This record gives sequence, structure tokens and C-alpha cells, in this order.
Amino acid sequence: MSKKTSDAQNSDTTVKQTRERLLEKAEMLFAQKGFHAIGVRDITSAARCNMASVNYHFSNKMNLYLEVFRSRWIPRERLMYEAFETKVDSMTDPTPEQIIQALAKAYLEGPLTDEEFGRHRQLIVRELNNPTEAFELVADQTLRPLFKKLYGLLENVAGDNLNDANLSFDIMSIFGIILYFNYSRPMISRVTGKPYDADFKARLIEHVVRFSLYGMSSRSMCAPAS
Amino acid sequence: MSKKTSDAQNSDTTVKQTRERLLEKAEMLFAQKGFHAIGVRDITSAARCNMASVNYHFSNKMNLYLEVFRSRWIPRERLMYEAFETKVDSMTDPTPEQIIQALAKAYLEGPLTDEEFGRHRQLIVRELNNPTEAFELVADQTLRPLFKKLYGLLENVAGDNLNDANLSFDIMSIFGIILYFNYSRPMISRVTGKPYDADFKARLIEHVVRFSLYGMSSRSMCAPAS
DNA sequence: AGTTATTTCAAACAGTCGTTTAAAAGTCAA
DNA sequence: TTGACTTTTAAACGACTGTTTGAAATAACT
Repeated sequence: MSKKTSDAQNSDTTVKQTRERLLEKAEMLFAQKGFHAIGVRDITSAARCNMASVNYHFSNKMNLYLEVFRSRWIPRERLMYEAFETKVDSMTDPTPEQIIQALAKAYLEGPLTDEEFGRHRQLIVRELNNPTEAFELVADQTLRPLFKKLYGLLENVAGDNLNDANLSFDIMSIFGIILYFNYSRPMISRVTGKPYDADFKARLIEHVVRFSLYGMSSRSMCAPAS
Repeated sequence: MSKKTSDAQNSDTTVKQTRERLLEKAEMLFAQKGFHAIGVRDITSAARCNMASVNYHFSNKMNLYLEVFRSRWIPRERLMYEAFETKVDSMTDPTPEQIIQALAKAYLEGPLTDEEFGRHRQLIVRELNNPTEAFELVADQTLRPLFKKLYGLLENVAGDNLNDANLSFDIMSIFGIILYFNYSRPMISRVTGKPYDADFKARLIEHVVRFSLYGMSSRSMCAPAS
């Protein structure tokens, strides 16, 4: 494999072009149709390179798929996590409302474009229902840290006598709503008959925050300020 | 195709055996691994019949997949819907709590076995993210009717001045939580480290009802009785 | 019984799959 | 320019895909 001149990662554009194009197109296509529905030929012809390049750069198709997660998906998820973390860490004693608001904004609007976001969510939803090796990566490196972070934030503000399994349920429910409103866009559009546009998204975040906040506060005493 | 003697559907066991076995195994395998990951040979060898039977009885693989939805998935979904409907229709002026409780029980416990339930949810989650023709069937025949029913029930008990788009959001959120707690079982088990057993499920329903109820009631005045 | 229609089957079809090969092209230092 | 390397390429590999074929088996009716 790539021995080349040095350990530099971004220096030599020529060398990485093909590899990078492959990753980009592979992500796009895997997100759209899934691992099994996409062939190596689909990817290489989209990346305008030879078919053997996949095996040269990634040794096989599955490893290309995993590399999409390693080098693209997880860094992007971290981007959203950090958008949430820096916001919430800049506050002193954030209220549940502030925490949930920051979470919903980071993961429903987020620092990503709509297109990036779409691919990003499609990939993870596939993994959630069809776990491969990639799921291990995602769970360990993004899902669990986010869950821990939320738990830490909310157990401080929630009733101290109630920091039990119920908080886990609440966090999972908030998780669930946010995830759901992303992964089931086609269903939502179809069932309601309304488009998933910017206006819809803005009202959506408002709703998610309110719904989650009150849902959560039903257990403890931290009635929302608003 | 099957001209046979008459229009009877259940009379002749011999004739339908192969066809029925194919549908049964096809559903199981499609649910487990998805349409593209499963081959016709996988299905026919699981159903212990010849490969050409798929094309004889269903003309092609995709139509077998669609027939799984037509003759198995949708009737089963109707079973759950009716469990919900009969319960809720037997009440006079049901409260939001009663409605949500009936919904959660019907769709989280439901009249199905755990195994049936698992396959059922796996199939629909695949469709939600990889819509095929089957999605049209499901949306028109089960999703939309359930949504309409919920809307009708809740707009009566909610504040009359608020029967707007917010109610749609609320219903979708309740939808979402229930769906989420089914489709992301592997993630939940992994992130929390706890099993998805009977005890977990019981506390889960309790949680979903409470969370949804208070989330909903944040908007209108129908504070829960409990 | 004989006749007809229905269902099953083994075998082969043409096409696609992921992967490998070995040669050609490109790159860069000496 | 030479020589050692990395990268790209066309072509082919065997295995597997969904589907078709035509004959054999089974069932149903006269």
C-alpha cells in the first residue's frame, strides 16, 4: 500500500485523488441504496477510475464501506457533537431546556448542509437495523459518549433522588424523537402531506424541545422556565 | 397461475403449501437481512422447494417481496390497529392518557409474539429508509389511517382552539417514540448495557405513556389525571 | 380407466458480482 | 537516463445472481 514519501496526510494531492474520490462516491451511493444494492462497478464508474482501485486502496468492498465510516462519518458526527458540547459547556448550570435546545439544534439543524445531513442519517439508520462492523465503531466512538454526556448534564439538574434508570429512558426518548424526525422524512411527508422544508424544520425544533422538555419534566420537579 | 377448482382460499392445503412456505420463509429472511442481501436460493432452500417455485407462484423475486407485505405484513398491522381501535372505541370520551396507553400497549406489547413483532418491525424500518413499491401499500393502508384515527381522537379532547399543525407534530412524536423503541433495540441494549427483556418492556410502556402524555399536554390544557 | 390442468423439479441460461492478475503508466530520487 | 517505487489499467477469474426451460410428477375431473 501507499508507502510514498512521508507520513503527510494532506500534502500530496495527486496520490490521494483517486482514494478520496472513491470514498466520496462510495459514501453517496452506500447512503442512497445500501451496501448490498451497490456494486463496486457503480462506485468506480462514479469516481471515474478503474475497478481494481477499490481493492488496491481498500483491499476489498467491505473495508471501503468501513473506511467511509472511519474517515467521513465519525468525524462528521463529532462535528455535531462538538457543536452541542461547546454550546452547552459555555453555560453555567444550563437548564434542561437549554440542554435540549442545544441538542435539538445541533442534531436537527447542525453544522452540516442538508445534503451531507441526509447521507449521514441514511448511513446510520442502515447500520442501526443492519448492524455490521461499522456499528461497533459508531456505538463506541459517538453514541455512547453522547449518551454519557447527556446523562452527566441532566442528572445534575434533575431531581437528585431520581437519577435512576428513568433518566436513561428519558434520554433515549429524546434521542429517539430527534432520530425519528430525521430518518422517517419520507413517511412524514407522505402521511401529513406537507413538505420537509426550512419552515417545517424550524417549527419542528421548537416542537421537539417543548415535547421532550415536558415529557422529561413529568418525572422530576424541574418545571421549564418558559 | 392457480386456476384450480374454485375460488376457495383455504380449502386446498396441498396446493398452497409451497406458496405459503415460500411467503413465510421469505418474510423471515427479508426481515433479517433485507431484499438485496437475500437470494432466491436462500428462500427456496429454507422453504425446502425448488428454486423455480418463486417464479411460478410469484413471477419474480420483487413480487414475492411485495406479496409478503400484501398478505402478511398489512393484515398483521391491521391486527394491532384493531386491538387499539376496539379498546379505544369501547370508551366514552377517552382521556389522552387512555388513548396513548392503548396505543403504546397495542404497538409495544401488541397481540403478536416477540418473534413476529421483531420481523414485522424490521420489515417496515427497511421500507421507511429504502422505500420500494411496498411503502405505498403500507402508507395508504395502515400508516395514514392510524394517523387519521389518532388525530380524530385527540382533537376532540385537546383544546379546541389548538387543533392545528401542532397536534400533527405531537402525534408524529408519539409515533416516533414507539417506533424508535422498537427499531433501535440493538442500539439501546448496547448504549445502556441492559437487556430488552419483559421487565424492561413493561417499564418502557409506562415510560412512553408518561413521556408522551406530558409532552403532549405541554401545549393544551388537558393535564393528565394520574 | 383416460385426459387435462396444475404443480414441482433439475438443469441450464445470460448476466452480474467481488476479486485477481500482470502489464502499462506515472512518479521521483540519484 | 537509469532504476526503484507507486498507482492505474484492461482483461479475465470463478462464483453467484434472478430467471427460463421443458420434462416429470401430481392432482382433478370425465
